[in-house]
Amino acid sequence: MTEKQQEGTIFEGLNAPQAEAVKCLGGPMLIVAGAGSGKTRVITMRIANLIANGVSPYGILALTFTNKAAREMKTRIGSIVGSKVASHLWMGTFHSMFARLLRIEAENIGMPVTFTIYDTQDSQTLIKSIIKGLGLDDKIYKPKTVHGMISSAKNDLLFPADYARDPDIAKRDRDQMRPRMAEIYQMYVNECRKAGAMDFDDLLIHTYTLFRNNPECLERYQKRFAHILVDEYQDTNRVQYAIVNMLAKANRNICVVGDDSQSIYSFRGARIENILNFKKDYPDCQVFKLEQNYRSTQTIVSAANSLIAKNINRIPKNVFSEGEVGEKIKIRQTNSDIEEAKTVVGEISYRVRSGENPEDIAILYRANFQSRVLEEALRHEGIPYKVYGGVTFYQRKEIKDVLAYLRLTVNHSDNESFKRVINYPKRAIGETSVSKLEGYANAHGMTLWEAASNPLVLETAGLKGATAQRILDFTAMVTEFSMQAEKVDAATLLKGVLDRTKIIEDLKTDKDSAEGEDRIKNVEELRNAFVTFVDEKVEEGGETSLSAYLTDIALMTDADTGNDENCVRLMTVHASKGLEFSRVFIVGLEDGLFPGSMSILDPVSLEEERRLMYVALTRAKKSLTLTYAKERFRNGETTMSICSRFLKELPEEMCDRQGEGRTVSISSFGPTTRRVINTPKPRFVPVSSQKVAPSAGEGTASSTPDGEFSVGDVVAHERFGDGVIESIIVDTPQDVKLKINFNNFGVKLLLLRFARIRKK
DNA sequence: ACGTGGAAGGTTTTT
DNA sequence: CCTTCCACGT
Repeated sequence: MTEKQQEGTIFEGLNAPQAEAVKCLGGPMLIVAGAGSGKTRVITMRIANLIANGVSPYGILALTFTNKAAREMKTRIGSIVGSKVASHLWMGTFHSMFARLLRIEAENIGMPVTFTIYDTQDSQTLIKSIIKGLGLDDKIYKPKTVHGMISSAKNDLLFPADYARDPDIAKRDRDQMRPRMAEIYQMYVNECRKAGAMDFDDLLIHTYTLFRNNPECLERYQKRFAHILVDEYQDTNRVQYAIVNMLAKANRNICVVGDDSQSIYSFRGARIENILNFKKDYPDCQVFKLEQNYRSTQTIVSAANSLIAKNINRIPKNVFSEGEVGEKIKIRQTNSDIEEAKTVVGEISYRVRSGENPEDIAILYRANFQSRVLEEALRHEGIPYKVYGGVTFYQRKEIKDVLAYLRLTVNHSDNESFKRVINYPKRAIGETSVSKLEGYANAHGMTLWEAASNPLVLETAGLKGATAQRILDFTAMVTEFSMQAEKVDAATLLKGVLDRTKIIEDLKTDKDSAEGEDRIKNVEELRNAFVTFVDEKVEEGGETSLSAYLTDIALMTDADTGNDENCVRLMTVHASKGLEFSRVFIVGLEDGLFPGSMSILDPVSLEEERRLMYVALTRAKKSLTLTYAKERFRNGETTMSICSRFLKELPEEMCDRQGEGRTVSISSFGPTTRRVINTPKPRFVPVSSQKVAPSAGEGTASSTPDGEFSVGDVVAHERFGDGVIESIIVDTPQDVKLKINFNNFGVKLLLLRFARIRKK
């Protein structure tokens, strides 16, 4: 392709602000990209343009939100500049790009090149054993909570020493009855290092410390990455921010792209401030605003706009669509989650039968557990579907077991993998033996492997005779795997491991159950994946080492696996970020679910929920259907709920509301129609007066309408402990808030109908 | 050492 | 509802 032709391809069909952004070859840039504004196109074309202007692809670091997005963009860039050239780009998620970098620089951070990546489950098991080792109660030090706290500390660049030193944190931990958090954090970090392992957060933390402690190394990468692009900048956290800005410091060719209205990851440390303050960080930056939405109908865009307008903290922008007005947004009430599923699937079935592609349809929900009823309904109707998220393929027990062998093969220090497979399949090395081994190893600063592979150590640890021999046989076997790994490719090695360990045979013992059958199939599928991996890598000359593949696997999400098949897509709203579908169904729009009950209390997280809703709405190109159920089955019990406050924030004239509390058919599609019998009053008032002021009509009272609680009462809350009711605020009789001053948690505003409190 | 059954406990969102 | 934990029997 000649340069002229390239130019033509690159700028063809771009609107003015898009073209401006693509044309810009350097300096700090902020691209504020509204939903559906062709952001991906701008990024890909800008990179193509940089290359066309002589920038080496080696010198471009592009950080995206998913690996799949990166792969697609790379392909598109490749089609312009040539796939060989594009293959040299460093383009992928923060986690995978820095995992790659850390493998190269492993020596400089004192980690083995074959370091293991611990997933959430590995981290939590490790934390659990630390807690047990300290003799602490894991009901108070819940591994999940502790891990969450460590993770947020890391994302906030709080190292164990900082953590231990911080008086506010110490106070918080003491108040939460967890005074030894700092100690656990430190031990966890030590254990990971000893095991040659990194958790997800460490991939960022170690990159940060590498650059901070090693100016020579930082300088090398500053020189190398002449251009840095960060997509979804609104969802970067402190470490990511720090790394990007360190790298960009020398050249200042930093281009960040994002939309503050779509910041939805604060629970994992994302700071919307990063994008809001970019102009302060780089006062000379150029700002590009992409405001024309090419994805959705005018109705969808304006409905989403009026929803997000309820948020206060925003970069002002005017997203608009010049597409057709389109159909109204359908809002449907159903009696139960099952009926909701039938309604949605009924319409999908109708659409598919009239020739629409299942893959153009998505069902979005707030939480993964909601997929079950939908799956059942879809299966019942015989509609092909694919669920994204939840337990992914690589998290399945049987897969993790097999992978643990491989992880241990490349990294003998990986204690979590060691414990996972030392007695799997059963080889008569029981719990007592393992804890003897572990006790000895911990006391002497050894890894489990070091202890297990040395006959003398086994003897001193009190492991003798047949048991000791079985342990030695195990380490000898894995050592053989390691030697094989030097000679053969990953797929062949895997086959050897499966044969030798007899894992498949073991799985066959409970083949009778459908589940057992699935497990065997999954392992077979894993083998296929390895074969494909080897073929692909050999073809494109990529990194074929087993540890590189294990890294890929560890950082793989569901979105990255199989984009194939013509299926209806089911996923959480979080997982839908960056995607688009002709028809979108959003289910479970109930207060307490979406927005979630955790967020209702607090205005800041409520704004994030609203952004999440905004993301959900703006996934749709042509049609949107929003549903809620009056009762829902959850954790073995049925709960009643009212419709989401977000539904009230959508402009009346853009909505088609049927069956909301009236005696009409709920669904206009298919045979699933049922009747609402005698529903008492609409819980939800579909009038335009709803548009504003959620707090209209607010008043205080001395006691709750039902008379159960009064101001001054001492109450006990499940989570917050004891407190005193300071005031009672009555919006409507269904909407009563209690202002409670808790002894240990301060003043909280709780909704009466959700608050789990009792009088003392 | 290991399988079993019953009880208890847990629920957002993800790299 | 589903997973995990513990006590008990073999």
